Amino acid sequence: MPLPSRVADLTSFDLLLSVAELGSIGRAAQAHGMSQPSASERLRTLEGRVGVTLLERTPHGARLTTAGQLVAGWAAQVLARAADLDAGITSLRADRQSHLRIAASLTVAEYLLPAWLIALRSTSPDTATVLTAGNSVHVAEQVLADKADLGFIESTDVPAGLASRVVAHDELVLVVAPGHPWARRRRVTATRAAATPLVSREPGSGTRQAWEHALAAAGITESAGPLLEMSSTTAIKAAAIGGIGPAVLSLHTVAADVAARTLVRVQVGDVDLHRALRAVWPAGRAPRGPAADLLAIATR
Amino acid sequence: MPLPSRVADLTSFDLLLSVAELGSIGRAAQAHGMSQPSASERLRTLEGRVGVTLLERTPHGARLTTAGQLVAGWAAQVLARAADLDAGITSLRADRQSHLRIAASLTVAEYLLPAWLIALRSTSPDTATVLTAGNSVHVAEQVLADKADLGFIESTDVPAGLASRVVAHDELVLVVAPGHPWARRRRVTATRAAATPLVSREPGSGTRQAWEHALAAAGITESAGPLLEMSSTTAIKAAAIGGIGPAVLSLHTVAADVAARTLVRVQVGDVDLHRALRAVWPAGRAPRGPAADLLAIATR
DNA sequence: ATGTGCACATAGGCTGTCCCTATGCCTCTG
DNA sequence: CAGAGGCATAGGGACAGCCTATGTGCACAT
Repeated sequence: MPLPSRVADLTSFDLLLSVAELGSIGRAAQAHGMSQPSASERLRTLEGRVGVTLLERTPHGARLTTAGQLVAGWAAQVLARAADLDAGITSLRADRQSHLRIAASLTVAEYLLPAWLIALRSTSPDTATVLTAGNSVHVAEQVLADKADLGFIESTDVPAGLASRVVAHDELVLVVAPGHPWARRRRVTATRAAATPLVSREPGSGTRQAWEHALAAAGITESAGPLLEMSSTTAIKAAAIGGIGPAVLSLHTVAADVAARTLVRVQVGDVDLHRALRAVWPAGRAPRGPAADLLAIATR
Repeated sequence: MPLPSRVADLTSFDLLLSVAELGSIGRAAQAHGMSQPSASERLRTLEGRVGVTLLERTPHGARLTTAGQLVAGWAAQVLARAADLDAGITSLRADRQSHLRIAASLTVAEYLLPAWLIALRSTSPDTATVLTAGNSVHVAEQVLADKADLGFIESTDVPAGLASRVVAHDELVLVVAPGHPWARRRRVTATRAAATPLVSREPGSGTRQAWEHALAAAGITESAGPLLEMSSTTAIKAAAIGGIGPAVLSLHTVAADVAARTLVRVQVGDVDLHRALRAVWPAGRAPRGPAADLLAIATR
């Protein structure tokens, strides 16, 4: 999907949410550090783009119409994910002193960490965090070398010298475009899946290793080479959606596409594609301070 | 939260995703209908805002760095919700001929319909839809009067003259700010909850009716008046987060806040707060055409 | 009744952002 | 060695967005 369109500017939607909260355009403007006329005009043009009246304006304030409540609800979802993105970005910048250094695999960092970071900020607002992403081996090295206070990995084995706790689970899924022959049957044998060239990540990646590992555990040693190797999950998804071929990806990655029917999930018979996501720290040295807080948040 | 900040402009992130998919800044620019220098500059300023190098530029194209993959992953989540918002907005505008008229309660319209609409678009792209939101009684009227082809309601009883199918479930939850006394125990008796003034919707709302209905079903007839009545879910959430008092809301509404620890869920003993969400249509007249497609999508 | 306060709308002017065309530099390939 | 493909830089122009000042309407208090 190359282009979204009228939803690109989140500021106006955020302003709409503030109006809903505060009950008046003027107060919402104040909360956003802008003048009342600016807010008024912004909301007016927003209504123009949406094509529906969102606010009921009275001399005593402004309230959402029914359509406005719908739009506000949808916008709140977008803004919540934007807050995740912002939290993630904050933890990526290394420009301030770090009190909490996190090393995480891509899957954990993408799907779980942002919410944890927001939760951590609500318990201890002043904790600056630095996030480093890498594969599981890299994470283990960082933790062992005391370059990270807490690590998150997705390997089945816990590297030597580390203690761990399972914090979540992940699952690899095989997906195809809706037009693909496998999309109708929704099931293939492991042997057949292994014999079919896939769109896949590069050899070193955790996802690819996990796939090969799972096939090996099911007794399948022969497997076809990749149909196409790409370095980013996004590119692989786009290739699969475009019908280039089947792909294996993390369930989290494709959940939205499966729900929207742009990709179809295909069961792979008799192969265990689950894997645990674990927090790790140096054996015998339990996390303290903010690292302990984060661990508590991650384990619910 | 009045202000998000550096994530307000989704265009740049969308552009980043396109670079990941297409492997080059120039092609991404083309996909977005802009010139290559514009895209180049946009991405450069994006990197400036993020504070981290996101792209590895080579004379053969551009690839995401590790940090870039993380940011792209988070951004994809935001854009997926933005696509939901856009789909919802499209269905709200009544400016084109409608082939499929939907009437839905707010809860269904907010949390389930956008994904269904996107799925519907992938199966039958040319179906124009019109969405009307209202309470369950209103939805029933629309369907019975043949002003809507398909309705979605959240009441426990199916109105006379309508056939129905359960498509999902909802749950009311009691939430308080983390500093509230109930936040520690995480459980209150139904009697106590009923005796406590709550931040709540206006009397006619489905959520408020469902709450009172559930208390009555548990044998509790006495209940305190509301602490504060507000017309929008957003305002109620803000009041609860601000510590004004406990609030009762749909689980979907507060899931993100509970995950982020800005609100704490409190169990209410011995009260059944579940309710089914149902698709409805005129009895004896099964949905056909796009309405049947949508029903199939909604029921998985 | 009438004045005052609060809220939203309109007008006019300015600043800044964003985009486009043209051009240059680099690397790989034939 | 030349050409193609890719990204960066320079300069100029258009439009969007914001601010201050002012106008209008309603409710409540005096």
